[in-house]
Amino acid sequence: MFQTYFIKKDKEKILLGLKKRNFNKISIIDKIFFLDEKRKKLQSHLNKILEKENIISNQIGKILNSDLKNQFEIDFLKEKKLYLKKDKIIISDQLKKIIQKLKDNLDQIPNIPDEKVKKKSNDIIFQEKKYTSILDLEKPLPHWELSKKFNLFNLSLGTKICGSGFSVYMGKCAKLQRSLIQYFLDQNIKASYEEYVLPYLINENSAYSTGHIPEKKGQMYFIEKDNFYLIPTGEVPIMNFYRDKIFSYSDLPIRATTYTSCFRREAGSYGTKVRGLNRLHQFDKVEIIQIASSENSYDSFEEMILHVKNIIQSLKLPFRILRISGIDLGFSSAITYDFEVYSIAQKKWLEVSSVSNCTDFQSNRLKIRYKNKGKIKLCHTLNGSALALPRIIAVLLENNQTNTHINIPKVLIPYTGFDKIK
RNA sequence: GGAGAGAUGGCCGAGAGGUUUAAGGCGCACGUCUGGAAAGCGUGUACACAAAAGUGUGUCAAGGGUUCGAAUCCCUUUCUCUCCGCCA
Repeated sequence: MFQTYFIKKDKEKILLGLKKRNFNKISIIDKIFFLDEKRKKLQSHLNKILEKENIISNQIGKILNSDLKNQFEIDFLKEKKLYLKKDKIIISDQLKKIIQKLKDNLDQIPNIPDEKVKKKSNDIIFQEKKYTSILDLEKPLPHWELSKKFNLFNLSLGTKICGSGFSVYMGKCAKLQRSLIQYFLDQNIKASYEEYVLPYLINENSAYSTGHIPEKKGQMYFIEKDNFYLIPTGEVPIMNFYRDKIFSYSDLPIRATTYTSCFRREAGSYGTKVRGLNRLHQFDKVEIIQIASSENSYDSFEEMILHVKNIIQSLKLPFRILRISGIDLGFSSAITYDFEVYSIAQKKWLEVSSVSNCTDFQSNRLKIRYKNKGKIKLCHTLNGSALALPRIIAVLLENNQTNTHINIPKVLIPYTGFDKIK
């Protein structure tokens, strides 16, 4: 959510940015200006009424404390206040309504895409061509076939326990997942991200603050009895951990990482997209975030991109990095780079990480700020996956298969304790 | 889940209807003193909204209420602590 003064200051820039997103409800901008003017007038009016009320109350106090308790004067003042009270109720009621309307309208405006972001094309900005032809098999098997062969995971068991889109990992595959989590966390910690273990359930306020309500409400599981949502990503609890904080400039950037399960309803998904481990209602992910000053957030962004790149490279997977177009850009993000690994068996690119700079859009709701030379400014927030588990597992299995076994990447062997799955 | 006690600034803590100002301390920042430092001493020290500014308004967990006037009284909710129950 933007602050109105920002929209006023940079109206042209904002209109241009919204165009990139195919955002058509431009009239909202003028509506916001209108409502804001009205809000200011009502606010001033109300303040004046309150001031008068305070003055009268204090006058009464003074009279009662003096030796001459003039009842006539007190009654006169009380009556004067009665009129003010009536006005106050009317004005504050109007003000409340205007503020709510203003907020409803502001909530609808997404973040403005960065200059580099194009309207329609997802530009490939990096491609790792190594490791794309390491298999000499004629017909490499997709991971769901490999699973049958090597007893790796079981989706129908997940369905039995819960429903479709939930999987059960077994034996060495379970350990492979745990090893990857440990490996990712270790890499993140080494890059000075502080690790946290956080709640998987969040309240309404948290979901709103990161922009998942109202924008993505339908994607989240909701527990009615206690008014909790299941986290769709670790970004939500970890960002809310910092909600309402004011950092000093020298504390920034903040780097944090967390491993969580993620829960997504994925309503409307179908077909090969959801085959095997490609898309699940519950999956595991290691998340990284940074909180930066407005001047340095793009350095943080570059740093995160490089970090994720290094991890994927260490697993020796073919991958590419895409700069996401305005139309595909998430609501809170100004710029997003997606990392996709290539599945040789599925002949498909699968997204395993998405690194975004949300600039000050998210921090305005989160009220994460910093103080520099006495001035308080909104921080910039950044988030990314390092990395999402199921698709990494799928591609690791597929790209490292032979006729008789699956090889484990070298960097993981200290974690798994075995070098192949037979 | 039951019973009781609480929630006050960055932190500790007083304030228990009324002198338009939330005391005092700690911490922090600046100044002063010093060869340099510590200790002193002095000054400052929340956030939001409105205004060109002096300033005004709101915020004592949150939301309502009583009152001319609420941090203070009443109601509801949330959270914390203690005891009991249940429990990995």
